[in-house]
Amino acid sequence: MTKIITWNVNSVHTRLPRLVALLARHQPDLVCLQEIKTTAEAFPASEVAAAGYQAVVHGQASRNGVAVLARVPVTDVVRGFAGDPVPEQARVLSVTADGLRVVCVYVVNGKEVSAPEYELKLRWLDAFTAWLRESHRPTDPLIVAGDFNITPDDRDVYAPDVWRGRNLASEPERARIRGLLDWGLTDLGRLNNEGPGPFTFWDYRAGAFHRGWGLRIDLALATAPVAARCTSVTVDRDERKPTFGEGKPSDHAPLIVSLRE
DNA sequence: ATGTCACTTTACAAGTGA
Repeated sequence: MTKIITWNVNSVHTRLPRLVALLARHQPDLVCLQEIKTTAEAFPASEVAAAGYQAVVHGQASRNGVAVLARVPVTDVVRGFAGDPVPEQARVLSVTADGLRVVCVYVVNGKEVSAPEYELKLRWLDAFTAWLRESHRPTDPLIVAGDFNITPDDRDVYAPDVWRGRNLASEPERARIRGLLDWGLTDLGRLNNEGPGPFTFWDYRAGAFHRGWGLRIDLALATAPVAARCTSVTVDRDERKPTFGEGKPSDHAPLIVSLRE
């Protein structure tokens, strides 16, 4: 297992041509997808299989939904997590591949700090962290990858002064990320990269991409044995360009993690 | 910050969530 990609596709149906092209372009061993916005029954499994990948899906109609695509054998599939305050929302999917435990995650967005959704986001993060700590060990080979909907610190925001205290950049959210790191996870995107960025998300509105208004909210967090194997972490920024490939882009770009054998 | 996108409904526009 040498290459893992995480990508919030914002509808796997709409993004299918670009997803198939991504698989051909990067030849990843495993892909974590978020916001597939469909059920397991409706997932385009045959198209993905034609590209050489098995699809493991934790789906939900219309909203949320996560999936793992793998060209290597996958075992011990777990959908969701014990203690989830909103188990009807499909946000977490865990698999084991080539001795590595992979947790694909789509964190609650939170909307804005004054919203009830923000309180849910913090509660959800606490429950997720508690489950992770109870069910895993920091000495195990583990990677938690996905859309965290949190910028870990000011280096992850194009305009920290504008964003300070707001949803995606507020201190309580960032404290939850630090909680995961304190337990024993390393932010692979910050290995040998002091930033700013690289950003992984640009809002569709206001021409954010062309103005450089990006955020780093898609993360790969890993335990020490995995971090020691990490050789590179890159963002496929081209994938966010409206003129790149077939169809429209997602508002997120894929994050590509390479590991030594 | 807001020049969009994808989804749904009782659908040919408007609301929701991101």
